[in-house]
Amino acid sequence: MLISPPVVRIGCWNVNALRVRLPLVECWLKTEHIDIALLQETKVMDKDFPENALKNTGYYSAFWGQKSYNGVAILSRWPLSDVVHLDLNDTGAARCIQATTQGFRVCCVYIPQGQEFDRPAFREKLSFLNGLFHHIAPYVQDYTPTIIGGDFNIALNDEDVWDGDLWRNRVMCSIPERKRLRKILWNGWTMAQWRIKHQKNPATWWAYQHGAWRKQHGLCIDSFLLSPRASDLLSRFWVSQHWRGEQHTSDHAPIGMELYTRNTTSPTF
DNA sequence: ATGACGCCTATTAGGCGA
Repeated sequence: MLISPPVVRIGCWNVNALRVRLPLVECWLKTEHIDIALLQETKVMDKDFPENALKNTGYYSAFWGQKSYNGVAILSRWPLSDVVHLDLNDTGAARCIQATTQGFRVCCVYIPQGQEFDRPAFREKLSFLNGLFHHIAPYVQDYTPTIIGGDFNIALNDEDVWDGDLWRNRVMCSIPERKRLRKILWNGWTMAQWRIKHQKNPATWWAYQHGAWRKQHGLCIDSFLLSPRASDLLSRFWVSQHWRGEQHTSDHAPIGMELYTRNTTSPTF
C-alpha cells in the first residue's frame, strides 16, 4: 500500500516507437521519479503493448495503439479508472486516451502534425483541435484537477521556435492552428511552461535531420495544459532536454511537472 | 539536393513523421 506523497510527478514524452525505446523510457521513469507518464507515438498494437514489463517496473498502464503509426498510453503507479479512447476528429487514429488516477483526470494527446496546408492531414489537425476544445471544455469548471498533456505539434508563438522568422506561417506555426490552440487556452487552460516563463520556452523537439540537435535548432511543441484546479496545484515544470542527446533516442525530449496533492480552498463550483 | 534521420512494414525499397 502506497502512502500518498505531498506531490505527484507527471511526465510526458513522444517516444517515437515504445518497443525500441522501452529501455530508455524505463531509465527516464526511474531517474526522474515519474509517478504518472503520458506517452505518444507508441507505434504498437494493444496485443503487443509491453504491459507486463511496465507492471514489473511498477506502473499500471492504459493504452490505445494501432499498427505502425500513432498510439498513446498512460502509465501510473496507481490504478487507472474511467479509461476512454477518444477519436476527436473521426479518423479512427489512436491519438487520445484519458483516464483518472490518484484523483487526477489525465488526458494524453498526440495531435496530428498536419503534413502540408493543402493535404487532408492539415484539415484533420484543425478538426482534432476543434474536437479537443469541446471535449475538455466541461473540465474547466470541474473540481477534479485535469491535465491535458502531449505532443501538440504547434509552436504557439515565434519565441517557441529556434528561428521564428524562418518558421513563420509554416505547418506547426501557422495562424489557423495557433488560433485554435489559443482558443483552448482562453477557455481557461494554463500551459505548464508559464510556470517558468522564459523569453524563449525551452525546446522539446529537434528534427533527426540537418544536425538539428547539435545546432540546437528546436521547437517547443510538447506541453501540459492545466485546468484551473490543476493549475492551482502546479509546483514545478521542466524540460529534460538531455534525453534528446542519448544514443537511439526519440526526436522529442520529455517534459515533466510536479503537482501538490494537498487540497486547495474550494471556490463555489 | 525530389536529400538528410529513424522507425515502420516487409525484404531491401517505400511510407511517414515533423
